[in-house]
Amino acid sequence: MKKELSKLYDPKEVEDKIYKFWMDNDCFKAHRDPDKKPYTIVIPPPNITGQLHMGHALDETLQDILIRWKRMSGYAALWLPGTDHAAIATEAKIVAAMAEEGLTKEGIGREKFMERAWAWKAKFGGRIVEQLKKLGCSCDWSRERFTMDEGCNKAVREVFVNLYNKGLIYRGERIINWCPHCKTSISDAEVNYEDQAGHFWHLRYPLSDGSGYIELATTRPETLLGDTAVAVHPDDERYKDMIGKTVILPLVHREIPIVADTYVEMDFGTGVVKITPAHDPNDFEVGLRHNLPVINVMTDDAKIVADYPKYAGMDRYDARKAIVADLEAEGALIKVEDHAHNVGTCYRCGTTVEPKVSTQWFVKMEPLAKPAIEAVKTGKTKFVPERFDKIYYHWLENIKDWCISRQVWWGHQIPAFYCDECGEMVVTKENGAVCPKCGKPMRQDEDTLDTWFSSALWPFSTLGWPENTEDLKYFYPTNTLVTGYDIIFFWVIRMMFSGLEHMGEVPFDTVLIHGLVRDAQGRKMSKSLGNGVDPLEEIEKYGADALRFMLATGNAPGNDMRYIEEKVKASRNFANKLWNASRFIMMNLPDDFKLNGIPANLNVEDKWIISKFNRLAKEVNENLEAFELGVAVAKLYDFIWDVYCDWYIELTKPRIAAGGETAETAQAVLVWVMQGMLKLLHPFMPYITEEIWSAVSDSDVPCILSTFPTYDEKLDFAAEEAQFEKIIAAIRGIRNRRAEMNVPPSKKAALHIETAEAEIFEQGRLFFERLASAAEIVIADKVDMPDAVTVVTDCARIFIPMDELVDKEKELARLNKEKAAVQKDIDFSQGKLNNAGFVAKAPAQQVEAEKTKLAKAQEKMAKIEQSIAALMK
RNA sequence: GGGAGCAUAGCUCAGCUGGGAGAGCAUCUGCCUUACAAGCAGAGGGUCAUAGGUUCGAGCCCUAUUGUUCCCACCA
Repeated sequence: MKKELSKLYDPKEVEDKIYKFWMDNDCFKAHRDPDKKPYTIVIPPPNITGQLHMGHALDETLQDILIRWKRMSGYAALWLPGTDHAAIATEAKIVAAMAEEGLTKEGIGREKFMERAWAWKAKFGGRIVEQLKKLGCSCDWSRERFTMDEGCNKAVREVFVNLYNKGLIYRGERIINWCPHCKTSISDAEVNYEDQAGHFWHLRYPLSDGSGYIELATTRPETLLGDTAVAVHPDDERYKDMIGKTVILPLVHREIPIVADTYVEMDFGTGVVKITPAHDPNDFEVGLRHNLPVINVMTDDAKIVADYPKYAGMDRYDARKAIVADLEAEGALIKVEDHAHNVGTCYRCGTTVEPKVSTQWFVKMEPLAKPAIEAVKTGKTKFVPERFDKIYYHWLENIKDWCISRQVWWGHQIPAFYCDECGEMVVTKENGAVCPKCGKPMRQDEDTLDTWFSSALWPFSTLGWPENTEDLKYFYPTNTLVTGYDIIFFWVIRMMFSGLEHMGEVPFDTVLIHGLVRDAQGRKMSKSLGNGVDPLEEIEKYGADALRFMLATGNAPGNDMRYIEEKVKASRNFANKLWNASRFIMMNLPDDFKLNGIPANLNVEDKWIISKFNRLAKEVNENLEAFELGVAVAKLYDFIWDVYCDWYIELTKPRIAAGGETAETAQAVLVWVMQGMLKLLHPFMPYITEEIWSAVSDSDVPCILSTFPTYDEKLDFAAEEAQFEKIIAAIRGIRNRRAEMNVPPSKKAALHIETAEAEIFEQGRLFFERLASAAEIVIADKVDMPDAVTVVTDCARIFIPMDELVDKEKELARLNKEKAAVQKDIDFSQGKLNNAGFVAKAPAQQVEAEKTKLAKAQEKMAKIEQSIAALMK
């Protein structure tokens, strides 16, 4: 077991080797074991175009912690991985790459384009998977899926046809969000609104009867070309007489009516709104109510259509300038004001979206939303933290129909077929449909589906649905979905209603929401700011374990966190600490060492650490159960560093040096606790724990498949814990005194311990020598050394004769200071116990604890007073 | 306009069902003590944003206020 190990842990030497070991031994593979309970996480599939960023690193780390913990806790744990085809984003990249070759997608045609797209996928789709592996993700790669693979395509068509047949998918002409840059429709969720500085143009529309004009204001004068009415509020006294009259549209000189509609707010602007049904969602609604014609004035790339020769082909913003100039020339422009307004932009490319009337496919949302709301209300699925259910409800309760058709080629083509002969339409799962009326081959809809349409099916399509596979039966519903709060609308909601609709069950019982990883200044990491931190670079520098540990530490569910390199360094240092602890153990273990459980003849300090470890195991499980990963990881850090390394290892040194039985016991306990710590820490730091495990365990079972420690009543040694804490308190007191007096550890001094609990302090002899620089140790029930430095604890007075260092005045002052501090404690406890309300209403346990505290403080006070009296003599 | 989060040590953040405020980093002091200087032993540093309230007891629960961040929403 002995080997030479470097003083510094080198993740690079370990990580790839360990990952390969896990893969070679099939450690990630989930087996449907009827004797086990399933625990399933489906990965939020990263885009094939993407590179691993910090957001992924956080998301995957949390999932890997959970899945490793459950796997070690005896569950059939499946973490199902895969990637997303990211329709618009991927298509944009492919188009851009083709442009460099001077090609366009229209130029090469759909078939050739798809070939290129699949080639692209083959080339880059694997990149992100390799990056996930670097992080240490224990995904079941044998079950890896892709949102556009055959199975997913089957599921998509099944769902489309089902919903269509139920009337929940329909095709129709609506006003939708159009991105003139991506040249496709996008859904409401894909529009980002941002405040932009704009203008308010006040215009004059003359009444056709020559009786004057009506004044209105607009932020988009160029849409005037498509105005088909002017609206006022029905109750507005100013315009009551004008309702029903007509005005002459400036520039176009078309006659359009003045209509009354409650949509108009009397107090805003002039109380008059120009109505352009083709280019504004509200105007579209008004148009429907008043039967107004819809006049489209823009092309797919937001240029003015040919119907207006003067502006035809002009970009919408150029047209705005030209039209404003012409309005001014015609005397229709009254004034221009500055005006900040909210503009919708494409989430992908940032281009201002153009509301546009267009024939698209929609999912009827209301009937689907209801059960999804119900499922969270009844607790079938819960959000962690809970507050996110409000966002969920709000979105679903105000949901509009979901526009699912996209005018891109990379995606699931809509399974609708048209007959060019008779106009018949058929929606079917089958390819190559033939017209049921005229028997002619039909043409498939050119459009593809929103990426999120296939992602919505991910929790069951990946398990084999629509086939009723063994995996589906065993692993569905999944358990925990881990994602950022920014994805709730896009994905969580859609998985919820899809799972309920097609499987009849919620897709997961818990949604664990995390925040964003921001930069050190708290800014969002973004390409444009160039402030993104590359997780792979950080792994290269500090190791995957350090990065993971940092992401899990100090991060509460749902809260954003900052990426601060110092924090990763601290985690790296922690890994190194653990590494050196294991080095210490191995350097001191006999070659033929074999652990046979916990030895029988334990010292008080052995019971102390075992008992503390036992409680740690209990708490870590409780914290993980409650998704308090940050709390769990902090407790592990404290135990490993402070309890195990700083105390217990130091305590074993004199015992190992002494040899014999005490050394053997110490060695066994060292190894036993180390193994337990490695198991508890493994979900957070998988690589280093596995590496050390291979050295300190002679088990055939790797750490990843070992059993996660849980609370064991037999290992609860409360009495010994309390006893040993007394020794620790004494050692701390002595160290304190020496530090205050700047006595170096090399200068040893005698200790005279006055205590009524000699048997406890007897057990600490070795430790006082080693950890408190003691020369000789005298334990007695009475010590009289007025010239010594004194350390007082609640159960002992410790005298350190250091004549040349003792200054009676200082000593007295110090004791008086300490006296005051203890008096404060006594007052506090007495105050509490004298409070009738506290004694009557506080839990008995609490009152008891307070009494014990008071007694201890009083004992300590007595000892301090005794020492002061002796000094005063 | 509606909703939510955050405000705790110089900095970054924890604080689980209310029981005398914690960590890491930074600062100061002393140590190369044979696992680790990426370390060890100590120290200083907080009116838990403000004002009320509930309670025997509030960083935590309630109300209001201030600052700040975010989400949603059709004001032309």
